[in-house]
Amino acid sequence: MDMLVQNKQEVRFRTGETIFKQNTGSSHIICFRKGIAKVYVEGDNHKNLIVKIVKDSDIIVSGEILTQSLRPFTVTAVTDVECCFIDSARIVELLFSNLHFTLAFLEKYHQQSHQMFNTLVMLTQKYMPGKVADTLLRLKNDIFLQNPFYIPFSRQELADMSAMTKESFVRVLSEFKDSGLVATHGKSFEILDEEGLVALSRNG
Amino acid sequence: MDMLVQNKQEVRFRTGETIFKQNTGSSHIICFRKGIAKVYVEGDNHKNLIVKIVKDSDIIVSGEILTQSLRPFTVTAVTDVECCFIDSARIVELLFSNLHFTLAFLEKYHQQSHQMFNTLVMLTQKYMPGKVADTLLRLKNDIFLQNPFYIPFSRQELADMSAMTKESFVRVLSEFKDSGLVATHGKSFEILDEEGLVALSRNG
DNA sequence: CCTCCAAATTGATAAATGTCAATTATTTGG
DNA sequence: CCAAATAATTGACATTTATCAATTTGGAGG
Repeated sequence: MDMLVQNKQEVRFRTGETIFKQNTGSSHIICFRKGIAKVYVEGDNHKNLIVKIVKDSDIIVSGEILTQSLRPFTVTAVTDVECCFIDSARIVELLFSNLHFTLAFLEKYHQQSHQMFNTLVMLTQKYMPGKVADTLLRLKNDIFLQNPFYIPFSRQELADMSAMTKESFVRVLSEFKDSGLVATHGKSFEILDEEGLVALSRNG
Repeated sequence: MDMLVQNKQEVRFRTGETIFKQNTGSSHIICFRKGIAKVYVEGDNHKNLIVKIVKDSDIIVSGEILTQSLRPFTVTAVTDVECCFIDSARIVELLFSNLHFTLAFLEKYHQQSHQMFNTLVMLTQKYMPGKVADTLLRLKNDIFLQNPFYIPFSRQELADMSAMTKESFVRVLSEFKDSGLVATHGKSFEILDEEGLVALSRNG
């Protein structure tokens, strides 16, 4: 651990800055201290798919440390972000020397891919109301952890998390407001009927 | 390695048999010797999503070895299958004792999730012709490795790989045949214009 | 070789989603 | 505080995809 801390580089990014870019080689692991970032895939047709939201104490790990392959996603700061870059050579050293670290690393990596797996399966199997419900629940329960909550995301970004167009997202959101499931003003959201959203999410 | 081989259990499955079931605890890694199996997620609404095709020399690794969580997918034999079950306790022992093994394991795991990641992103970003083109190319280039090739899958299963209904899959396939992109009779497929399919896959 | 059953295909139609344009907030910079 | 730019919302419509029903094909078992 000491070794890690000694070799970290602290970096700050402002809202909108790219932390790193799809198809770039990566020699570092990124450890988030503060702020929110989005991990997304840039499609050919100007469609982005946000696969993960990162916040403090999250880590961007990918096996690329070992295999030298390119990262298949871009990471961009959604708010101002503070994070550490840790040289992957250090990680490899630790993998070689510290078994507890190796296991923790594997576990973290597994958690990440498991979560991404669930997200993406969800996105291929549900209709729009299910996807919107899911996105809203995830924001409340996994990211912001409070009920009236403020999101730094645009509607376009919410749509990119749900694999649909912003217009469709807004339309479904309006229906949810009419049905009394959620309330919003601007970027403040409040979940009014979590049961109802969960039910929608299950049915598709 | 000796340790692994000593502790393996050889198992055979017949076409259609379940190798293991979604939401089951798993204490073993499975190593495929012969035959083809499908890894899929069973949705609520009777919709299955095939996330991966497994063949000889593939391994079903998941981080569950360490974390005791449940596997989020089912694996079923598509042809007769021979495989080995390896106790995960052995894997953990090896992780502790053999660094080369640890790295190889991480790399394998990374390869797997990377591939699944690409598949699922593809499925959320393309229209039907792109998805069908992609599925056909993947079958030829990643699974069967020859050009006129025979697939043990039903049309329903091909559709489940492409996240669409069997009717839609068949319809798109018919168009491809009319355009001279592919030829099929029954379960034999031949890619006639790979360029054309690649182009379709890119455009969506 | 025939029969029966399941799979595959096709067609007609409905539902879901995306696109484009117009309008209404909302934010930003001076 | 205002103007201009940007984001959000709504509507009309086109496209894509799913659903349901009908028909055809192909294969297994007698």
